[in-house]
Amino acid sequence: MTPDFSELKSLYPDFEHLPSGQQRILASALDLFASKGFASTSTGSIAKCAGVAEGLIFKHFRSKKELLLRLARPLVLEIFFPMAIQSLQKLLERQYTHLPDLLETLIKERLAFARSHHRLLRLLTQEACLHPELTEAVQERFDQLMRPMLEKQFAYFCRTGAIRPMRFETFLRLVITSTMGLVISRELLFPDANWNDESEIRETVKFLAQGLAPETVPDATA
Amino acid sequence: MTPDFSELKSLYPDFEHLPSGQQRILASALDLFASKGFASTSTGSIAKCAGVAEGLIFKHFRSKKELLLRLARPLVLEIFFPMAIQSLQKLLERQYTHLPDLLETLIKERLAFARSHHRLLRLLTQEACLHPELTEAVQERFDQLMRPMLEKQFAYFCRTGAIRPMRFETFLRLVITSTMGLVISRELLFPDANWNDESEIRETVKFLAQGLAPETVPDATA
Amino acid sequence: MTPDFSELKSLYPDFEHLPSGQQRILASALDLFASKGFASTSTGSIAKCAGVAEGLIFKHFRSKKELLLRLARPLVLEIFFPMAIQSLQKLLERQYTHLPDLLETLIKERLAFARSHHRLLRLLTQEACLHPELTEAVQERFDQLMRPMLEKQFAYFCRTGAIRPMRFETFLRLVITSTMGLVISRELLFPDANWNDESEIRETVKFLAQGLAPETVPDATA
Amino acid sequence: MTPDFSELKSLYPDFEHLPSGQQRILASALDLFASKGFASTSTGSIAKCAGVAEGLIFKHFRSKKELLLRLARPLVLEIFFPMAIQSLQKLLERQYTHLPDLLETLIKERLAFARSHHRLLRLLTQEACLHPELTEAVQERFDQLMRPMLEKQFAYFCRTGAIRPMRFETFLRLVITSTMGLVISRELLFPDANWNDESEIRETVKFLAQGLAPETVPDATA
DNA sequence: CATGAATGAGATTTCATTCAT
DNA sequence: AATGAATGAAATCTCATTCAT
Repeated sequence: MTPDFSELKSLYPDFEHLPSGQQRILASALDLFASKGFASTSTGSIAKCAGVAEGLIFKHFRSKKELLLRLARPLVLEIFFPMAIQSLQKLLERQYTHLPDLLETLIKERLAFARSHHRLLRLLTQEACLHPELTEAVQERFDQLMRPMLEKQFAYFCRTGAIRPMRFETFLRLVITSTMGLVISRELLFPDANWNDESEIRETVKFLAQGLAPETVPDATA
Repeated sequence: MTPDFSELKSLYPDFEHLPSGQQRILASALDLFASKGFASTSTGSIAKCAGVAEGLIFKHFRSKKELLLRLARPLVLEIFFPMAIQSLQKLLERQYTHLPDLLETLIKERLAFARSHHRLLRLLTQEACLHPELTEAVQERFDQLMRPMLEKQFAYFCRTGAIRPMRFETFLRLVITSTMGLVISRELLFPDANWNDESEIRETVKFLAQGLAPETVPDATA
Repeated sequence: MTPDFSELKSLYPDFEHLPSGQQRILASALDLFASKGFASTSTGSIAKCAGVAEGLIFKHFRSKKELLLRLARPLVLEIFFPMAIQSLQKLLERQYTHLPDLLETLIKERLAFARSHHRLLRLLTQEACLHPELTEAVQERFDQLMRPMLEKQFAYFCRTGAIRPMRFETFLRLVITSTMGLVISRELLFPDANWNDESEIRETVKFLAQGLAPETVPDATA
Repeated sequence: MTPDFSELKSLYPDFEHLPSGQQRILASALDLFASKGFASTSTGSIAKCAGVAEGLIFKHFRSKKELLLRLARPLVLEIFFPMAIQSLQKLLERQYTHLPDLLETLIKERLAFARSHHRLLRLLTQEACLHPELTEAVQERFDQLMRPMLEKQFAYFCRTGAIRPMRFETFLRLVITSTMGLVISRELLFPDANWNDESEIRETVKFLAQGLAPETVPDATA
């Protein structure tokens, strides 16, 4: 019933300067939206969980939907994305010469990010397709900011022969799928299984690197 | 507004013997739950879409939640799963000697299945984590029915050297992740992009086969 | 959930010749009306308890209200009352010379009657004031049939000096009140207390006889 | 349609400090529950009678049933009972030496109380057995608070010879029965008959006093 | 006689939102 | 900034009743 502020403190730069009611409302909403879904969370339950009057929600946010957007969209666009980009940029600025290094850094970073933004991730995976406003700017930004960097890396590794010729979109799909597959299995689906993270990451990196590599293996069955 | 019966007819063995009101309700509910989500679909809209009195819903299903469960759980447990198993069994009965053959059959079958049960798939991906009752028996059945078959194949390909030594769970995760990654991208996320299915399947099979293979490639970066 | 037929068998002369569905409906309705009240008993629950289709109720009874009336009014007017009158008539035909004898017979008869028609009594005490139709003919019949008999007895005992001068209505009220007070305490309010019936009846008779007697007692406090 | 606040104002100590909507809801509910019974009173009709939105009922009371309990239970336990006790205490503190005085005071007090709490009385007699929660604490409180006082008086009058030897429970039953018999006849069953209250009270007191007295009367039939 | 699908009105309850304080 | 009473629309669910079989 008492909300958890940690996630928001780390995401909103000036979260601590917001009036305390608003802080509590945002934190409670994140909690409840993530665990029960947006549509099955009532403003009443948010208020109760936040320990404020229900009316206060509508002083700060014009509607429940706006609360969702003001809660999640900045996180997605301003915070989630930039952070991802920042770290990726560092990652991708130096041209990796060894593909597995790139992959490992990528996976570890995503996994760490997901771990500290558990509820936000859950919220997004659940609500993204029902509320396209949440993510509508993502594609565009992705195309502007990340795609060029990734394309450059992709081109480089194609040239070096680390990646066999394929469409860039296919490459993206395979990398994202495998990365998110690990993240989601680890953090959302089976967080309580006993994972050997080091080993899983190593295997996934190897899997990706080999999977993307040219068919140097004469016959995979042999 | 008029619901689509095709999916249910193919999934429920005796769907056509149900009273017509119940048929219409089930079909409408599948439509609406899949497109707008369970929580944002009102029983009123289901009734209107089905062309029946709202009360009839509660004659046949004690509550909205029970409608969801009676709609989706049998599909998941009795139909979806057995069908998957049937085709997989045929697939896995003959011991494949060539891993890519196995993978290709697997992926094609899953993709075809997803294509013909679009709305059910959507419903499940959206509601599974909010209503654990929907899937709670899946794990158990999977362990009983599919795991042994897959383990046998896994062991075989390990012995032949097509798969490098790894935990069976890791193998499962990588295969499922890549397969479902393709399925979900293709059917749910970007159904309208212009896909070259043949090519994507071929690439994914190659990706998986190589990714799982032993490290015959001395150094993937060269 | 299986209804109890005993009460109705003893009250309806041809109950056993009714179609079995109707029997079961009447018995279930008596059960449920008595235990939960008319308004909070749904026709659905009656049907379930009776093990018949809900529609059958409306084949036999035009409405739920009619079921109540057809169930209870004959019991009140044709059965309850005549039986009461019959036994009272026997009781009152012979002019009692000893007031306590009259009172004792009266009380015992009422108590026995209440005991074998527990649920009917409960039903009537609960629904009488909300459904005046149930009892509207009672007053009239009482005035026609019983009042004269009782008035004769009252007049007699007034003359003999067993009853002090008072209004006949007051006499009635005191007798009925004390009699029903015992019946209701015994059968409805505290049926599970350990009663010594013989002794309670004796005390009540004495109480009534003395209470109605002339003020031969100079001062009750002494 | 406009509810009557008088009864509640006199029963709830801080009734006037409740928000006006709640006041109106309570008063309307008392009115309607008493006249039509709990089950046949809809929350819609309560709201209309109170002149408030139906939803407000559920802001203040979680359910219709809770409205009943919050309306009636405190009245029964905190108000009705204490008031009864207060007046009885005054009544019983001075040890009566003349039994009829005690009885007369008792009856008059009860009758006055019933007269000013007409609707509450009606509500209780109708709903008590369908909602045991309403009265479940009464027995206990009675045993704690009133029984000792009454036992003392009973013992006293047994000693003085005003009451003949009998079980205390029997005494209680006879007194309560006769008192409530008058109250209920007067206020609930035949409020419109033309009563001579003075005379009825006098007769009832005499009836009780004589009825409880020892068998000084050699033979009640003469 | 009996069934059970279907209805439609209405009951209870929820909920986002407004407003006076 | 915050409260809490109040609203009104809509959601879920109940129920007496009808009707075709």
